[in-house]
Parts: sequence; structure tokens; C-alpha cells
Amino acid sequence: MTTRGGSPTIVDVAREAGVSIKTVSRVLNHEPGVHESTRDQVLKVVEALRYRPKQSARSLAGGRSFLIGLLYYDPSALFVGSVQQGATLRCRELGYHLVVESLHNDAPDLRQQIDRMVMALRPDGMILTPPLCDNPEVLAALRESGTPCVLMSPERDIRGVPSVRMDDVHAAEEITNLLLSLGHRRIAFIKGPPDQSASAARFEGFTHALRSHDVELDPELVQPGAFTFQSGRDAAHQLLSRRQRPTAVFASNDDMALGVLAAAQRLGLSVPGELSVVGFDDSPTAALVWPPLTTVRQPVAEMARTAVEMLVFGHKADPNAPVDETELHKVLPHELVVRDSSTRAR
Amino acid sequence: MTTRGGSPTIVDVAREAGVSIKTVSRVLNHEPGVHESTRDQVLKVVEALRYRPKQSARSLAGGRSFLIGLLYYDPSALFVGSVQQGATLRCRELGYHLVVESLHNDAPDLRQQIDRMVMALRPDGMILTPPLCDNPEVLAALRESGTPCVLMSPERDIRGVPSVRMDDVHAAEEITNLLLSLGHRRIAFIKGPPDQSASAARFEGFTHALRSHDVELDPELVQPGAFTFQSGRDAAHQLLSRRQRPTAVFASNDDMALGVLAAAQRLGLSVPGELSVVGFDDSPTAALVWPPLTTVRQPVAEMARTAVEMLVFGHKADPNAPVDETELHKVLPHELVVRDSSTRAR
DNA sequence: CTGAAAGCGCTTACAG
DNA sequence: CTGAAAGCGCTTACAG
Repeated sequence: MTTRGGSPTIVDVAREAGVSIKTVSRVLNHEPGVHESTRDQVLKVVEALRYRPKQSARSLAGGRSFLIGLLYYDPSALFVGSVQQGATLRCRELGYHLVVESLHNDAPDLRQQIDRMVMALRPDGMILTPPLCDNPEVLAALRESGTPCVLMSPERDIRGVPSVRMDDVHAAEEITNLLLSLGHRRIAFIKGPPDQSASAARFEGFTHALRSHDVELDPELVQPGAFTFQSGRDAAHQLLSRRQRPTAVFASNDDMALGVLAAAQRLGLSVPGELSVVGFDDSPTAALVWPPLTTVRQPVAEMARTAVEMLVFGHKADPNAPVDETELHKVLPHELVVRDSSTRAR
Repeated sequence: MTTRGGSPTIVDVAREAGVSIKTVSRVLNHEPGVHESTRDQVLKVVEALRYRPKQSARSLAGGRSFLIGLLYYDPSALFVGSVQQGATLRCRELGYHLVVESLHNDAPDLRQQIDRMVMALRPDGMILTPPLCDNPEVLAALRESGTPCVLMSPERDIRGVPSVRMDDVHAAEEITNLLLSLGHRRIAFIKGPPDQSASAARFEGFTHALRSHDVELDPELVQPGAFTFQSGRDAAHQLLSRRQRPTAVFASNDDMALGVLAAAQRLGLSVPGELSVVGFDDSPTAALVWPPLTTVRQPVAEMARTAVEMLVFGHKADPNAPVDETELHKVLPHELVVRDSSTRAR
């Protein structure tokens, strides 16, 4: 026996391997300057004893917690689920762990809640999802505590603060181009809520595509929306009861596109026969409804993986090195998902 | 200044308050036997210095990590989202933090993944969601590591292992009773997949309700399903094309009920006019579709809160005290959510 | 390439 | 009711 009860410690490994604990520590942390035979011997003992360094001891001595925090607001959002999925997997690969905290964006004690978590856990980094990543109070609390952050799809980038996002403008342009290439000219657009920057970005992509194809935008075909099923259905009712109906609708997210589908069905309009419908997000239901929805897939899990990497590898070099702002704000490629809800205009 | 840079430690507080660090520790851990004036003085200094004990130090010295682990499999499941929401809030209230880990139920290195997390973090407890809570390998790994667990809605309870659930049989019985009280007699049932115990439980509640109302069960009205939209639609197509249609359908989860709604719409059957439809789960879309779905709400967040409490307060008394099995397996009250998809039979 | 010492910031016995 | 000492299990300088 190498230890009286309990799990093995670094001392057990050192004794068994006939080296000092410092050498064991070196091997475990992949530090250079250890003879290969020594390293092998240590690793063999580590394996035999099933030794794993204790996070609390490493953290206390080394100042790194191997913890990444994920702050989020809306628990029902699929976005958060995907973020978490990507982040938790990448963390595991890198020997980190993910601590999650659900906050209210407008809680009076938001500041305190963040402080408590940061002071107690000392996470090595924090991932912020919308709308928390756009909340000045949250950002200030984290900055003051010196906790590195990565913002996921923030409204706008902040100088010096790392972020990951996709290109909403481009994606919206692409999906509009798809409709245009299918011969659609009367294309309606259902906007998102004005307080989300994605709304404006997607609309910009839409208008840009129209313009570059010399298609004039009919203001009557642009409807406000709120990124909800309900608002999509309502907007569609407006659009589809016009004397001159659109041949296609671009709902700027999937929930609204599903609302459009429901409205069309209720009005007896066949999709895509009489109306093409496209969405944005590639929500799980987008593939399940009838007809399956043409949409844009956000690389959310990949964005989260990238966020973890930025936090883990971020400040490796000297902190006074000039930061490259382009390296700080990553844009990940999206994907056009073409399904049955879009077809050639007749 | 009480400290050269960095954040304040227990030593700073002790010095400032004119007591020993042991006394500060006592106050912070709500230990009895501290004079009120001393306590007040310490708390005042704690407040002034904005002192928060460091988790890694507490963990290393005290053997408690103040971390609760949440192991889950399906990231898209709304269930997990609600679990997390409830757990993270209750953890905060109790001074704990939630570490999440997404696992594959059939990963070859599942065992290792769990061991690594447990050995590194030493969480004070672990919450397991389906299907992981029914995986013998997972349970064995955790038992051997001595990590207390709470199972959320496991297939079946295990002696000595705490669990939280709702009463599926009862809930299914209640919602069937609702249909019966509305005058329905030809009630169809769409089952869940046989490998999930909830499937059998809900069917049992259904048949029990029929029997106690002396309504004979027509085997033709029972269809298999897979808890998916698709399977619900398919089953409904079968059921609704019979020469003698049912007047109501009980789909044993909401996703399938949505499929029934879609099938009815396609067949030109009005719901609830010509067909009542009820589901189970109260998924977010259940309230958004037309007509809004009558269903059963699982108290998922509450179940998670209870799970956290069981872990935090669980082993307070001496561990050799006789465990009360009834106390170990909690059943939380569900809620019948009556909306517009169910109405009187005509 | 390797190690002995000090220390991270708390809690756990143990005294008084 | 309060405190001095030891120790949890690692890593960080610092030597050699």
C-alpha cells in the first residue's frame, strides 16, 4: 500500500517512482527538462496508482483553478445548450471544468452574485452569452476582478475584450441570394426585435443582396417581429393577405419562420409550392416541421470551443505584448442548410 | 491597507478585527460558540474588506469542495435546461456551485471521464439525469469514489440511493380522468418507447383510469410511438384513418401531441371540435401551438432544487443512522395544465 | 536534469 | 468563548 486510506497524493507517486515530488509535478504539467526515462517511470506509477492531482491543491498553490465559468441568462435558449455542449467537451480535452451560473440580466444584486462566484472559485476565465455579454455592469465586475472573458456573439465588439461570433450580415446575404437565384423577386422580410444587433445585421444582409441584384425593396414587404413564433405568424398574416403576395418570406429566425408556416397552412397556401419560406438559426424543430425549413446554421458549439481555447491559451506570452485586435475577435464560418421549404418561384 | 495587492485573506480579516483566524473561520461557517459582539465585529470587517473565503483553500483544508456536479447526456433536452436552472439557483442560495459535464451514455471511456472529474474536483455531490442515472457503469464509478448522488427521474429506484421524481402513473391517470369527465369514451393512446420506464408508467395510469370508469380499452386505439414529433404524426395518421375514429388522443408526451395536431390539421379535422388532444411534459411550444395543448407539467426545476438540498443536507447526522428509504426517494407534485386542445365530446 | 524549502489560505483537532 | 499549531496537496521560486 502506498497510502493509508484516501486517494494517492503526489507524495505517494514520488516515493513509488523514487523521485522528488517536484519531478512528479514537472511531468504532470508537461514541463520541459525531464529525462525521458524519468518521465516514463513517473507516468507508469501515476497510471498504476490511478493518481490524479487534486484541483484544490493545484489551485491554491498555483493560482490557476482549471475552472471556466459560463454565465447565462435564458435557460430555455437552445443557444445556451449548444454553447455548453461545445464548452464542456473542449474543457474536458484541455483538463478544465465548466462551472455554470444562471443570472438575471436585471437582477439588483447581479454585481454581488458575480463577485461571489469570482472570489470563491477564481475561475481562469469566463464565457458570457447574450444578453449578459452586453451588460456593462457584468463586464465591469469581471474586468475589475481581473477575470479574462470571452464574449459570445456580443452586440458589438469591445476593444481589448476577446469575442467569438458568426457573420450575420453575410449569412443573411447568402440565404437571400439563394431565394433570388430561385427566381424570387417579391421577397418579404420579417425583422427581429430592434434591441438585438442580429436583427439589424440580418436585415442589412437582406437589403444588400437585393441591391446587388438590382431588385427594389418594397417597404410593404418588410414586417416587424420579435423572434417569437407568435410574431412570425402575425407578420405572415399581414404579408399574405396583401393584394399582391410575396413569393417568398425570409423570417430572420426559425421561430418566426415556423409561425409563417403555420399562417400559410391556415390560409391554405402550400409551402413551398405557392410560397418559399426561409429562416435563420437551424433550431432543432426546423428539420422536423413540414416542409423542413431552409435556414442558416450558427456554429454555436464551435464558437464555444473556440471561446474555451481563447481563455486557456490566451495569455500565454507576456501580457505586455501588443494585442492584435483581429486575433481577439474571431468570426466562425456558418452554414447554409437548404431543405424543402424553398423552391423555384413560378 | 490590509494587504499588499491581491484580495484579502482570512489573516487580513483577523488582524483587522483583532481576533484569531480561527474565530473568523468560526463566524464564516456559522459555528456556535462565538460571542455576539465578536461575531458582529468580524462580520463588519468581512463586509468592509469585501472578503470571501477562497474555495480552493477551504476545499483543501476542509475536505468539502462546495461543488455539485451535474452529469447529463442530451444537451438539447429541455429537461436538462430546467434541471440546471433549478440546481444553479439553489446552489447559489446555499453557497455551492454547479459544475456540468456532458457525457455520452455509451462512450467507451465513460468510466475514466467520471473518475477524472471526481478525482480532480472532489464534488460534494452529483446529480444524474436520464439516461445516465440508469447506467450501471456510471453508478458504480460514483459509488466506488464515495461521491453522494441523487438520481433525477430514474427508471426505478435503487435501495440506498437518493432520487427525486414525479408520479407519472398518477399524472397520466389524472389527465385521462379529465378526458373521461368531458364525456370521451373512445380515447386513443400513443405510447412512448419501451426502453423508457415513463412510457409504461403513463400507459398504466391511462388504463387504470379507464378501468375505474368501466370503459373498455380498444386495443386498436393504442399505438406505439418514440416520443418524437414524427412518431406522433405517424401514429395519428393510423388512428384517424380508422373507420371509427377516436374522439380524443392522449399522446404520452408533448412532441408526439404536436405531431397529432399536425396530422389532424392535414386531415382537415378541427381540434378540439372534432378531436381532443392532450400531451405530457408542458414543453415550451405546448403553449404556443394552435390550439394550445392540455398537458402535464413536470416540476423539473423543483426536482433539481430538491436534489441539491438532498446532497447538501443529506449526510448531516451520523452516517450509521438507519436510513429511511421513504425519505430517500422523493416524489414531487405535478400539475395538470388545461388549455384549449381538450373539450367536451360531442 | 533534479531536489529541498517555503508557502498558497483555509480547517481540523486540541488546548485553555 | 477563544486561540496556537499542524496540515491539507500541490506549485513557485531558488539552488545545484
